Amino acid sequence: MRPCSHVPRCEDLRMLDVARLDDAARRGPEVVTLIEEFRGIEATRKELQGTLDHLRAQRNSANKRMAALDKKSEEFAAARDEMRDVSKRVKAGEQQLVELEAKSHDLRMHIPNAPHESVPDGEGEEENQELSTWGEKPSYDFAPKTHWDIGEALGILDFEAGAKLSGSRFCVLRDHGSRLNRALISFMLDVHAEKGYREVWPPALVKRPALEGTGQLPKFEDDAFKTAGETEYFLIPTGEVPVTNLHADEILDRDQLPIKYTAYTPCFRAEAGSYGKDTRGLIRQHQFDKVELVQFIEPDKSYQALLELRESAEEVLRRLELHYRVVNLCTGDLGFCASQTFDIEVWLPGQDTYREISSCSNFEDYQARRAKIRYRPEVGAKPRMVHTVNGSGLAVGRTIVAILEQYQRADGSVAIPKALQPYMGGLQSIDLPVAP
RNA sequence: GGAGGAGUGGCCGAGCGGUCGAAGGCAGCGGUCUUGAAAACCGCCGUACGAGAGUACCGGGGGUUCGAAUCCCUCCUCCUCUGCCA
Repeated sequence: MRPCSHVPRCEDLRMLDVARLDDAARRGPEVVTLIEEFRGIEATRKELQGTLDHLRAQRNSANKRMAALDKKSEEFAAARDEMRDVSKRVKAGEQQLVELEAKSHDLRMHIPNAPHESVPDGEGEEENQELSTWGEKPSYDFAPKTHWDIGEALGILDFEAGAKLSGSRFCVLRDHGSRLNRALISFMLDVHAEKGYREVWPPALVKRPALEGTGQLPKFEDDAFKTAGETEYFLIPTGEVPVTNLHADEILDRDQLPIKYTAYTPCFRAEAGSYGKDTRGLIRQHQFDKVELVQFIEPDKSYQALLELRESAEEVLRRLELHYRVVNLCTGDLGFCASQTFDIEVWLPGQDTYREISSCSNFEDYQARRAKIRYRPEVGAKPRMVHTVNGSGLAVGRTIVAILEQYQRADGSVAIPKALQPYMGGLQSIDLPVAP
């Protein structure tokens, strides 16, 4: 059966508003098949539920009558024998219902969110829509190098040490590199605090229901790291998981909204199925640091909130004076849970390309339904699902990559962005070590 | 890790195996009264599915029974004491 642990959130979950199922179908034929199958199961489930309710009603009223009877009377004995049979049928029906519910639940958990109407149709990233750019591509009077060449020469990125300790896709940051990582975390958190985000520091190990709540499970179990001990823990792939689930199973007051959090967390990704992709450098690591932004917001304000949240993420890049662009992901590139996603892509001259450094999404009520996060629109009113919006602000490792590549100089040194210097003890540039 | 104790509605807190969706209190909402407020009094006051009748839910799961908040098993969580330890 489904592992519900102690969290009472299984039976009555509604993964996706049934009214929006057809919108989800925009994602393609596999989804359409899922939806059809789901609707079939639901129909039989509802029918069974009806007959079962009748049986139970019959049992309940009989029991009420029996309570008043003399327990030794023949009438009582007759009723008991009759009810024995009804009870048996109830039990059988319940068992069947549990199976149907499990099936329905499982199907539903695999149906992705419905894309927002402004999301362009498309197969893959080629069809994403560029919305804006900020700054300009810096020009160099030399061939710009990749960050791994720069970082290794400066002695701040040690991939060999990372591999020795943990294998591929790990890196040791040294000296100014380590400090740069730490400085960026502080800097980013401070920027977001200015924008009204409350800082939290959540666990990096969570239980299964948390990942189901934000939608990483059950479909993407291969992407997650799991601990080997007796209790099942998952290493979080993003701060979104613990921070969003902070309010799982809660009914919030309207006055509390919007709730805005920023969190620094390490992130862990198995990167299954990405063999041979980004094998060099810091771009795709099994472990990396990220500062996350999360908002819980009333439904009619969530798209406004998405823009505002994206603005906060962009603010970090602007203060660091890093050239970037923003793209609107098409249906084919859109994540499983998202209704709309804006990727912020930073310019990497060493690789002559833009790379995602932040992904800002509106999940509408998709995560809220899974994690049961609701609010009361008015005192006394029925609870409604909130909307959740989140984004990276930013991925720290990739920010290091961007700084190394955009701020590199001909002599191999790298300037420190002005806004960051106070966080680096006034350091203005990272220079090549002098040969002894 | 060891030993005890506890988990009931937003909160506190009752609850002989049957008439308990669950007493009572607090908070909240509506009303009467009041120039206004307080007090007092009256009413309402969980969630989900269902057109409705109704059904389900007293930490989770399982069992006993015609019938379980109440009995049994198991898991989880929290508290107290104790051991080890960053």
